[in-house]
Amino acid sequence: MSKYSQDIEQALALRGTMTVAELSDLLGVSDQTIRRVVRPLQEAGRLEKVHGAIRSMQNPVTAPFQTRMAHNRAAKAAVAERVLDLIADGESLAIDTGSTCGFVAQALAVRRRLTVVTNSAYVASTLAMQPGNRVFMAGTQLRDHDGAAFDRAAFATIERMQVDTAILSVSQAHPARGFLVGETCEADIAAAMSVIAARTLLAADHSKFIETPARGMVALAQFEPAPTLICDAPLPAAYAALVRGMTVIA
Amino acid sequence: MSKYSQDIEQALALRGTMTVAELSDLLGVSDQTIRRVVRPLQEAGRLEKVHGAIRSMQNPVTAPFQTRMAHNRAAKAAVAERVLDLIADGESLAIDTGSTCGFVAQALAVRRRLTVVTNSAYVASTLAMQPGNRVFMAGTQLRDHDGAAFDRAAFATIERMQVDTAILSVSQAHPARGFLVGETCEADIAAAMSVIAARTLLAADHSKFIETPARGMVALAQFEPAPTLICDAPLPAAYAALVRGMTVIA
DNA sequence: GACGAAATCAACACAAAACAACATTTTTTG
DNA sequence: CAAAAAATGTTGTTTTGTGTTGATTTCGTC
Repeated sequence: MSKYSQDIEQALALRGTMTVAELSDLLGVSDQTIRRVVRPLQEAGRLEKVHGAIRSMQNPVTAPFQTRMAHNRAAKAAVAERVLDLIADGESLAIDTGSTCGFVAQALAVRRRLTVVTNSAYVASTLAMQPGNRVFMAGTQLRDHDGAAFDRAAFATIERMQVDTAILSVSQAHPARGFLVGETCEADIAAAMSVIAARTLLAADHSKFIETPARGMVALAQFEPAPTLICDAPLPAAYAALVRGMTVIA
Repeated sequence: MSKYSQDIEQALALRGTMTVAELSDLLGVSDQTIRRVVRPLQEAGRLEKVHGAIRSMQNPVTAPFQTRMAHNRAAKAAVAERVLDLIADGESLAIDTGSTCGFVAQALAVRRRLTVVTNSAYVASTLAMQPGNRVFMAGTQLRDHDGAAFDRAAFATIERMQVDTAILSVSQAHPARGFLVGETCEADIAAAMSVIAARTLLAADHSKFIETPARGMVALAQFEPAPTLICDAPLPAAYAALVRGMTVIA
């Protein structure tokens, strides 16, 4: 059991088969190390090795949400810890869906007596387990890849409430277009949550600040008052204008 | 149990793996101290240690429920496997709360195109992750220890649907009083799910069939038609009368 | 069946991590 | 307030893991 074995299994479960060279490149170690790590895994029957390729024996489909949770984990965990610092025991929160918010929910397990409204079944399930929390699941029909609801009942539940803080995630940031998410309904939920909250936190790790042109994404509406942006690294200079007026924690 | 152990577990649950150096840096103590704190945690099976890394044993995606599902794990998993055999791809299901149903939900991850209605946020979250499933979360306000909903919206959602199979869990079985659960609201949800289902499965591992007098528990209503009882071991003779007319799989 | 390219394996040198023993500090307790 | 106990840091040693080099095997092609 090496420290790389989990990464290797993860990567293989995703792509089915990979070469030793691809893996050594991915993990930044030599091919020899990959072979040494792979041998015991092969002997344990967890993966299959042929000349030129390593094949996963596991069921090849890992759910997309879990995949996203595993991707860029360190950065998201860092953001989640910074968010945690801003939340006190007893606060009321609105939390949207998105993998970063999944980490935030985990980190919030150390807080007590939280009141939470969320449209993500994962966030709801995570926080409801904590005795003393009050959790409201907004929505009925769940989207299949991440267990989030965007139906009318979701909006109705959110709009009935009033919270201290909304914690929202973004899929990408664009210097000119602002903060973007993949679907219109996600932007609508974000807006609804922001409206009922006294303050809004935007959680975005540094990987969201790449400057590739965003295609087919939806911009979040302007927030009022200006939100607090939480990142795990300093922002590129190109975003200075975008975050003018916002509090930035990085 | 050192004062650092909680911090260490917390940090690891979030990140998955960390090195000793990272932890000593995070907590501001020497690497040797980290090792000393980690050793008992490792022996208790809470962490895994390999050369160069410490790994959290609790799969962070499913950690919270797993701790409460740890009790009688093997038996519940065995029941879940038997339930799985009775469910085909494409079926529609109503699943109630309860730790046995948590295992059933995990087992059902291998099925495809399921339509599921449940009042457990954990079950909803687990099954919604599977692409191709349609999942409905019944209810809004979640109970704090298990993330299950019993409000009016929960009943309304369930009653609007029609499913092939209801999968219900029981807390205890009593030769005379029948199948029991802890709260009236749990019995009500069970009844509502049974009504909308063409057949009803009762999942109960052998530990539910102890003959201690049940105090302050609520009996489930009679099911029509007779349910199928799924257990992981043959039933004690005292229950022969109770299960007369039922299909029993053990 | 021989050839070349790519992949694998084996052995060595080196670096990083883990460990053990001792010194030091902090906390507890009478 | 002092002695004892516990916890932490430091140092040096041992163990483990890693990269490099070069030999060997496998695979596709002619």
